[in-house]
Amino acid sequence: MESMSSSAAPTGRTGRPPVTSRAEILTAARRLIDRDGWDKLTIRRLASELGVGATTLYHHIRDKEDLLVQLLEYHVGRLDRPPLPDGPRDRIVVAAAAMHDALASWPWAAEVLTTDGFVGLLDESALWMVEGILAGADEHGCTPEQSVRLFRSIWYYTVGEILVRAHTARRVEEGRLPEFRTVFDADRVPHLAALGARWRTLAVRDTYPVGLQAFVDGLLAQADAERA
Amino acid sequence: MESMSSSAAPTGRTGRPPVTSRAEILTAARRLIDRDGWDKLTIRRLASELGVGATTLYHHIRDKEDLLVQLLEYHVGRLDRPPLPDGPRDRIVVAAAAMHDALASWPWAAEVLTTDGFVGLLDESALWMVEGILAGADEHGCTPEQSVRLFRSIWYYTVGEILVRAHTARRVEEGRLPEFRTVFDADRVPHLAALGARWRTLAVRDTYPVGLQAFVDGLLAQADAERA
DNA sequence: CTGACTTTAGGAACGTGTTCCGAAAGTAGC
DNA sequence: GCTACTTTCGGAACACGTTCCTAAAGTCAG
Repeated sequence: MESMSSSAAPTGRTGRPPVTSRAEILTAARRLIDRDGWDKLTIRRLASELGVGATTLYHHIRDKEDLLVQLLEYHVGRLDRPPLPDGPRDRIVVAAAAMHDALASWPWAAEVLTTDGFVGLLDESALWMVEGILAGADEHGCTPEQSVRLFRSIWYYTVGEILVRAHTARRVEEGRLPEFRTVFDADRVPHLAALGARWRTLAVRDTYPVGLQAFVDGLLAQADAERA
Repeated sequence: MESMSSSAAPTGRTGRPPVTSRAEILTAARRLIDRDGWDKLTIRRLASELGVGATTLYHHIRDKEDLLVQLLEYHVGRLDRPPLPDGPRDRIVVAAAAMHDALASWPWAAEVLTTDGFVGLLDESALWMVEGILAGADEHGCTPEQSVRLFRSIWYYTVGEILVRAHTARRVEEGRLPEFRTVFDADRVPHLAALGARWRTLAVRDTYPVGLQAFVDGLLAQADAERA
């Protein structure tokens, strides 16, 4: 609100001077999140944090999603970078797992994530995860097409796990997990019926990392076969 | 909540008679969707379709998500069932692809989908997709743990592709696809920089089915190795 | 100084899902 | 018939993201 050093400037700017800016909005959003928590970030709250009308924000940001996209970069940029192992396969797996964890710790994955978005948005200091996957694919001998397909496949797998888990966790937290059937008709769906109630207790925990390794191996083998 | 038959009287019911029921709400929702389209389903619209106050619905459904979960069964149950090929790998791939397509044609995947939800919710006539995957895994020799892990992995991959694609499509339709960077620092992210603008044009179309085959092969190979 | 022009501000309003709470409408016992 | 109890109804209200539209506040030309 203060320190508007524009009175003496001979700028060609015309019109009413802005009372805030996109940069100020982002800073205030980060401050609000760090202080009150992720779920307290609403447009009206953010506006009053800035001492500004809610509508005013919409002259500097397109909508809330636009804001969230910027906050993703802020969040991912602050994460630590683990060392990437040697060997194409392990490098891909570790980089992908880091990407997974980065997204898992971000509440608004569902609102924002697009493959191109993630890759095209982040600052280079945070893109080592994508780079690690591409480097591993290249080291293995993948073509550019195969590398991109590999990344996209990992991306889908990762986003799916993030969203399903986040959604399930939210329902559990709210005590809203419905009691779904665990008894099935053995004639029509025998394998499902054989699993029955065991379904819910089996292999929930390690599905992502174990599946990721199998996925990467399968994709690399497929790439080899394609080039043969 | 139902049939509080404390006495042997013909009607033990007391209190004001309900003006609608959960079943009527679901029927009206389907009618509304079939007539006016998916995006026209709102709580207030649905209530006025029934000639009822909006609040009244909340005495029969928990919230909108509860309603959507029921509608998923309706939608999936109406789909055609393709023949499943022989051989564990192909059967898994075809069944998974059918599951994928079923979800891709359903607008509210992001709001509702949980692994257990999908499996535990559907009627047996619609569970042939899950059964096909489990049958293929079993035929291949997977343990129950491995079968469930395989299904979950495929599920994550599928849900991720559905949501990312739906989200991207929505942004394109609204003309809101931001112009993300396609030029990267060749020193810090050389492989990404080498791809550059080609990123967006490469291998978008066939990522899911091709990746799915590689994924299934990798998971089955991993299961073999585990049991060796 | 005055009037035209340009740019931003933000109150009011809309539609959304959802909750609070008093009113309404039935049954059961006296 | 009256009272108590039980169950459902639904208007009013809330917080949310978002849009419309008018007022405000600056620059610039005369």
